[in-house]
Amino acid sequence: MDVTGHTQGSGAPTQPPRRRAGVSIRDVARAAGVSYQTVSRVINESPSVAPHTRERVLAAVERLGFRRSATAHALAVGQVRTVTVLTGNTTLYGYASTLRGIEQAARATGYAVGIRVLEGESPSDVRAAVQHATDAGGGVLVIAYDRAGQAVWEALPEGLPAAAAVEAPAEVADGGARPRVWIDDRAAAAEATRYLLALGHRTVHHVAIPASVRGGSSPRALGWSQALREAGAVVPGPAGEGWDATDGHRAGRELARDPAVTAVLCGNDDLALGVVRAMHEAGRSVPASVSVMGFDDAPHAAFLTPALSTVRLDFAQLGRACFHGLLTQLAPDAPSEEAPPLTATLVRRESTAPPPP
Amino acid sequence: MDVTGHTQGSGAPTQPPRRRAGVSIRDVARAAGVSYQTVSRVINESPSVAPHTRERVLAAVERLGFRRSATAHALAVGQVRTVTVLTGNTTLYGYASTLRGIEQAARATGYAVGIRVLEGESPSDVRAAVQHATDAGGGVLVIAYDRAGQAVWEALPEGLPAAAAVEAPAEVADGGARPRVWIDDRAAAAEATRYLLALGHRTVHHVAIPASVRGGSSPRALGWSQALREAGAVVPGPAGEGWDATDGHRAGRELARDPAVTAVLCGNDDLALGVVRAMHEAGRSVPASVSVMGFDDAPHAAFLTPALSTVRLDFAQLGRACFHGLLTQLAPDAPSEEAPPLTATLVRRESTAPPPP
DNA sequence: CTGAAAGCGCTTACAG
DNA sequence: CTGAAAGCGCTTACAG
Repeated sequence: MDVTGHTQGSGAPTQPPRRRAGVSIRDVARAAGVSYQTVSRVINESPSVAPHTRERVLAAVERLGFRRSATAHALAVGQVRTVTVLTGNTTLYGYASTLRGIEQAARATGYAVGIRVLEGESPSDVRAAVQHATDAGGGVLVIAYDRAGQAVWEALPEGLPAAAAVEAPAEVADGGARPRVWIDDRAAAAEATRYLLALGHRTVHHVAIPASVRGGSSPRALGWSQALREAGAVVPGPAGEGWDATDGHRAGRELARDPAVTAVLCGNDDLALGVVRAMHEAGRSVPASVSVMGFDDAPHAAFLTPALSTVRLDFAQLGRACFHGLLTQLAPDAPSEEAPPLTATLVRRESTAPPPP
Repeated sequence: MDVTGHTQGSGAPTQPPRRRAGVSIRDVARAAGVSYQTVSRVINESPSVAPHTRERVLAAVERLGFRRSATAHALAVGQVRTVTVLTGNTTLYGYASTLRGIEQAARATGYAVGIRVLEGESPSDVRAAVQHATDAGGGVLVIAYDRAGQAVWEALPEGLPAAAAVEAPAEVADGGARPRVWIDDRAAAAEATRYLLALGHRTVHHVAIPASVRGGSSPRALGWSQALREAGAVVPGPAGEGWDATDGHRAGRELARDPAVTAVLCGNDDLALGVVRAMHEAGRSVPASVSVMGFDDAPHAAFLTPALSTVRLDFAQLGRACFHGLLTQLAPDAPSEEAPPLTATLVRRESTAPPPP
């Protein structure tokens, strides 16, 4: 079947208006019988305007449907109420949820949000992204869960208001000039690993998400190996890495071959989905023969069969916190939100169980 | 387990620069020994500039690191190279993919993209969204897959350059003033229904996504019932509706009770996920006892067990087409893309089979 | 409390 | 080919 779609309209292209049809501050002034400066005062809620005058102006504003030009305002004050988010991805669960949190917080605060996805991590890609963000004029938010994000975060020019959602704090303190927010993935992964160990598994294998620093390991992988070491269990070699179910499936195929593998902790739920599928194809049942655990608690995790045990992360909250980190720079006197703690919660469902006898 | 997260930085809030630190057109002019108008010509690639002059200016631009202020430019020309997308959701597969397509196309064309999610469909919500979009200054793109989207699409003021990705063309021709793009969901759903019927099912049940028009049916539901009618099969009553797995699960629980139900076509893959899960819980195996089919072919569909039969829709392409529909209004002389056809493809996997004997 | 002036950084006719 | 002037729509001191 191949059903084709459609495009309609644009028959008579609406004339691209050279000038905004809008009514300006001067039109309002004329209508209200005052100078346009007074109009400016009124719309900026200056206290020094006679009540009577204010009302006349407001009435004119209403009647004429005046809307202040955001760009003229921005040019005059030298700042725009905009944040632009730089991210390597918009559809993976963690990224999409963080973005959602940012957008929510921004909207609630009256900020517009721009979005730009990163093409890669090459110097020219990074330069283009930084330039775009700078051009936009407002603050910058980077979702730095991967190398591309990390690269632009580091390349941001000094003085540019910015904040980031990161995988983990940099190993080396970087002066802490700019706000960064994160969830303690590492501790969460260690906890998940301990949970699996407590179930009776001799060790736990790990399919990782790529690290955001070249040559490093993801904090989740770090927490996993650390927990293993602390428990005196052997730390298996890497079992593949990636972001999506296809990557998980590939890793799972390898893992399925080794009967010694009885538990695998995945760097995210999509990876886990692929691993579970591979196990199924190899005739190894989950959790009877192998336990598989995810990370993130994406919306579908609870509905899989077996329902996926995982670690729930509140990315939307992380996104909101990130926005507020930026807001303190953009508007130092804005009421700063009391940030709720960013928590990670172990969710036990059906995909994990004691190892086969 | 409750691992808390962190916020760091912002110790010494970088002084919010009242004025852009940047170098202006006049700085460049001074450095190059020309008037600033000439600089303007050079950066706008005006043909009437002496080669020698151009080079001097370009050198100064380079040396000083000049970047033209987007907002000043916008104010002067009365237009910004920005599109803002209005959408009711950013995380559901269809929406997120459409958004991705839009962003890609916009980035490739040098347009910035703003995003604003719709709070609801009440008059005040609609007004706020429209106002925001208007304020932004550029063109508007609405993802009108739901009622909120449809409502703002209809509320857009005349003269505002806009385009939409819709579920289906309006029943009534609306003059076709503005470009709209869509995939023929209805035909695709009919095809899927016929496929199920051809497998031997006496009829097919349907768990729908909400219609984008009040009191109407989604095109997918329309295609389904039409195919049933044409085949002379009975058209079952509604089996619930919604967007996500939770909704699908609820509908699936009802459906599972009725032994006459042997095939269910879902309005999207998340719904199907929930239905499959409900069937599993009720002890009805898929596809031996019931066939269930999704819609969209989201990334996880292929990795479920059983792998989900579905209809693949190219939302990213739809998003790109939508952007180009807007572009023809924003920049009438831009090279208009040859739009590849928007196709829907039936994907047969493991969740569908002939009915039990 | 309110007006007149200057400026934000750029573009667009208009002269020359 | 290049400069001087005016303007985009608003804000910000400065007078009064």
